[in-house]
Amino acid sequence: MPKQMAARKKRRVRGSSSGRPIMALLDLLGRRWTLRIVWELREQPLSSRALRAACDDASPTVLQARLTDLREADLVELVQESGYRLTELGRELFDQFMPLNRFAERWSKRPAN
Amino acid sequence: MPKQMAARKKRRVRGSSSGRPIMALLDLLGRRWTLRIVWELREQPLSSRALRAACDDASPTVLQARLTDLREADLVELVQESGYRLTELGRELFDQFMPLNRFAERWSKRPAN
DNA sequence: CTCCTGTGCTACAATAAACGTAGCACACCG
DNA sequence: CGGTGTGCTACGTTTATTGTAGCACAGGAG
Repeated sequence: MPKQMAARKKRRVRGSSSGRPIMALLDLLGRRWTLRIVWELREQPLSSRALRAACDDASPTVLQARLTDLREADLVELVQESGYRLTELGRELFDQFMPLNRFAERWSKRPAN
Repeated sequence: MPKQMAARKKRRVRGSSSGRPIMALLDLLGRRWTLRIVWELREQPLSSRALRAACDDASPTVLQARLTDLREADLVELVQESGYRLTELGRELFDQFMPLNRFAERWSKRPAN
């Protein structure tokens, strides 16, 4: 058993013990690349390398770590002959973020700063 | 000028040069504690120390950094005699996340894993 | 069979970010 | 004056992320 796996296994989602699921979710989504991955998988499944390319060639180390997190959270799944894709639950989550796109447009056009 | 400030000044939001505002926004929200801060400010303004308490006593170093980020993004503002609070833009952002609470409840009740 | 390509995934050293503790300067109020 | 609260920073340690390289495996072509 690789030691990296053992280390990850012991890691819990922060706030998961607080009884406030929103905290656990915010912590998961607050890890780097997590939101981005969900975003990039919105249209079609992507292979691990295609996903990496979509994410500005982020380090495969983090991507694999995040994919593991997301798979354990049942938001992403790995399908043979197809690659990584959002689960039904993951798609529901993404649907919450859809409006974020339009918000981002307005936000980027805010006057000066 | 403190060197920490100089370092922060040079920092850009990742993806902000890609012409895709959503990337910049996802990057900003993907930094640790950012989503949590927005969440904790949803009801009323909080002083810097009250906010820290609300965020499980996170290190003031990161919180200040995030507050600076959020203030530069016009999502949070510091008001005299009142503390940190969401701007109008920040509130719009939060409104996108409201449904996330209900989603988090369902998500936490998913069968095994 | 061998060679080539693509997959998911990992090792490992280097860098950057986050943490924890302590403390500053300032303001207010007794 | 002393006490308390504010926003905010220094700094040494720990943790997370990065970048480069590479593994084992599974097809397909020659």
